[in-house]
Amino acid sequence: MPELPEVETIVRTLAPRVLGKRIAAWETLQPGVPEAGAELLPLLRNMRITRVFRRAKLLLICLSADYVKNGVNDLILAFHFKMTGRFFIHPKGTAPLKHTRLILDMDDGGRLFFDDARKFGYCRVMRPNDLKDWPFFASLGPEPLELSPEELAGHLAARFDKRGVSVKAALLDQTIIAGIGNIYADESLFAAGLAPHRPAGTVNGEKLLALARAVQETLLRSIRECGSSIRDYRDALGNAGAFQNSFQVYGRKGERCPVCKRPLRAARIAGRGTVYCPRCQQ
DNA sequence: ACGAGATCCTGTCAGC
DNA sequence: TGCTGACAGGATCTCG
Repeated sequence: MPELPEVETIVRTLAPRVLGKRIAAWETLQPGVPEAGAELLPLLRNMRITRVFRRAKLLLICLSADYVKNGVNDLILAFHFKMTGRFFIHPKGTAPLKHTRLILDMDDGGRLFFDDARKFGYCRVMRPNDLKDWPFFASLGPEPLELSPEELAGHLAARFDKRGVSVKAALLDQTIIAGIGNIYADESLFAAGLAPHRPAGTVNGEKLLALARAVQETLLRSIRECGSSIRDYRDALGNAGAFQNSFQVYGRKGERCPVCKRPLRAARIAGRGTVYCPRCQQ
């Protein structure tokens, strides 16, 4: 399930392979793809990929035309991978896979596949102004790695204040902080020694700073290890990540806490499977 | 206004 | 062996 570190890894493996390339052709293989901007797809032909970047869990690809066509000079492709979305670079001539939803052919013959078995993911074709007007994009909270620990703690303090919702639900709320999903919420809460069901509004002071540091360190460590591969995730070149080998609690229900050796407990919090240590996390 | 729960989807796995 | 049901979860929607 690509979260911030996984999407970041896809960007890092994708960018050097596609920057400067032109789109030679495009092909959609399922209805509803893209979910927005289908009428802009024909304009992609001959556009050059000028930038590949990440915002929250979104992969964004910027393209520019050599001249204005139909009043459009620049387009942005936005991909959200949700649970099982993938983004691959395949060699020339590769046939669509079972779950391929969109193919972009580049002028060097490389084929970009957007695959998604569970169909939760989506892509959108947008003009630059469409991106700004997209409510989901506009509502996203700050990037956790673009703030200092103190700034992040201060931001969380303001957003957690008087909130009765669990601290885990607050971490998953993309309008509070962008890019965290179930894996990194559980791992960060364990690292910070915070119980996931604790009301967000009761977390403050040193605990909040510890949480900010835990979020940043967990995300950075995962990025260094090219993300977590549970079952579906791969980077743009098909490689698995390694951070799943460093999980302290996620997916380890019933196993022993790495710190106090007592059994880890599972619960359903914020509608998500949650694993934590009832002794180490208060 | 806020929070909880249902919903979308399909591959995988446990249990019988 | 083959079937059934539970489960995975990001974001959105509905309901209380």
